[in-house]
Formats: sequence, structure tokens, C-alpha cells
Amino acid sequence: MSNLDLKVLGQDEAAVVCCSPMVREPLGEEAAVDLAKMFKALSDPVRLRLLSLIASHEGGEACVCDLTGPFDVSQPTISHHLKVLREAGLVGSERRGTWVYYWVLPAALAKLSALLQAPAAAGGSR
Amino acid sequence: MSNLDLKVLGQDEAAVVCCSPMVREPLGEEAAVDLAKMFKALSDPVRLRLLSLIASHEGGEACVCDLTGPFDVSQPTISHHLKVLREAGLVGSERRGTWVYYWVLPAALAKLSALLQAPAAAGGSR
DNA sequence: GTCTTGTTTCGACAGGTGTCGATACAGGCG
DNA sequence: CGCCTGTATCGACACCTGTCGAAACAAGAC
Repeated sequence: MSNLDLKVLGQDEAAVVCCSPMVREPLGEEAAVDLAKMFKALSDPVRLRLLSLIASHEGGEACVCDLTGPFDVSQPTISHHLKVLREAGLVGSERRGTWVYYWVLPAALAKLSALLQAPAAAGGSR
Repeated sequence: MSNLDLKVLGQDEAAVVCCSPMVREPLGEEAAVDLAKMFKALSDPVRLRLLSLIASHEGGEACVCDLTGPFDVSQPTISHHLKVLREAGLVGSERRGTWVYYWVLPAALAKLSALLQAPAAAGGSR
């Protein structure tokens, strides 16, 4: 037996924090339902930009007041999108005095990123 | 081939293929629209499982006939989902004789994976 | 207390999405 | 040729989603 369970996954180890790449083995049904919710949260241009605005903001967090400016949509709509991101587990939020701050949850992004990792070298594409 | 293409890259290298992580700088509007389409294609459990079934299938490709079995939905619905994945640029397809084969396009997955890469170490969470 | 500003929730509406059965198309086989 | 099997398209339906304006809530300033 020795290294029976050893599984080679050396450099993918980090990915294994939660999920191995989806290209390695078929996704289970429940896992797919779960992951689909996260991807759905990312499936809107406004939310993608919100997420990247928050993540790239100084200090890693941004107040809602920083986020309404760059968009053409109304402020309630921004609030709605932030709620979607929050409920998908992609960002956290907290009220501090007058303002509400949002920050990304890196583990969630890392999880999705790992899942999508393609064995580009191995695949040889086609 | 030796290890010409071998490149350990996995991480940063793949990122550079197209996009740096979204956490580094705000996403442009057009880029966001484009990426949102890909994520939307991933935002359905059936499509996620389809993609992972195709990717993990022997030879890196699968015939539609291999893909209808594992699901509770009808064959036209599978066909519809495959079309969505194809139009999002996530898979390619080709008819060979009687059967139609699908394979994943690794570059597309790598692009999304790189985009989501969080500087976990730097972020310090929170 | 009242007022003001920042944020969320509510209701409503147009448009998009997942699913189905029925049907059409493509290609091999007799 | 006609038939059979694998796959895609069509039309219809219930449901979900993004957006808005109006209103409610939260916290500080006066």
C-alpha cells in the first residue's frame, strides 16, 4: 500500500483547501448546487466590478459610499447587489458608525479559483 | 515533447495569459460584461456538472451520449446547456460520425481561475 | 427632541432562464 | 431507398432577476 492514498497532488495542495479542480473528477450534485450559487453571484457585470472595487480598495475594504459613484445604477440597486455578494459568501460587511464597510472573503475566491484550475500543461488542449 | 510545455506555472503564469487577479485593480466595464457571461454559464448546477464530466472524461472529451445519463433532466435540456457552455467559450464541440463530442477549453478556465486568485497571504483575511 | 445623511427594504415591472414535449436534422445501416 | 438512432431546434410555460422609486431604518449633528 504505502502511498496508496498518497495522491500526488503536490502543487495543487493549496487548492485542496477545499476542492480539487473540477477537471479531475465529476462534481457531486450537492457540491454543484453550492458552487453554482457562488458563480451566479459573479454572473453580473455590476457585481463583478463591485467585487473588484472592494478588493482593490485601499485597506481591502470599502464603504458603500465609495461604491455607488462608479456605476450608472441607482443606489438601492447597488445595495441589492452587495446583498447578493454577501449571501453568496463572497464578501463580509459591518457597520461602523455612519458607514457600512464591505471586504472580500479571500477563502471563497480561492475556492472557486482552485476549482477552475485547468491542467493546462497536461491537457495539451486539442 | 519532453518538458517543453511542461512549465510548472499553475499559478501566476496562467494568470498572465490574460488577466491579473481582480483583487489588484478595478475591473473595466467591458471586461466585466465579458467575464460575467462566462460566470453566468457556470451559474447552473447542471452546467457545472456537465463541464466537470467532460473535463474529467477519459481522453478529455465526451460524447453527448455519455452526458445525458447522469442527469434527471431531458435530453433537449442537456443540449441547451451544452450550447450555453459552448457559446460562453468554455467548451468546444465537433461532430464525428454519429456522435458529437465536447471538450473543455482550458484557456477559458485558466482565465477565470486567474481572475479569482486572491492574494490570500497578503490579504491577511478579515 | 428634529433634521440630515447613509444604507437597506419594499413593491412593482420588464425581460431573461430552465425546463419540457414535439419536431426537425444528420448520418449510418439494411 | 427507407429506417433507426443520436443530437439540435422550436414553442410554450413557470419562475427568477435586475432595475427603479418610494419608503423605512440607523446614526450622528444640531
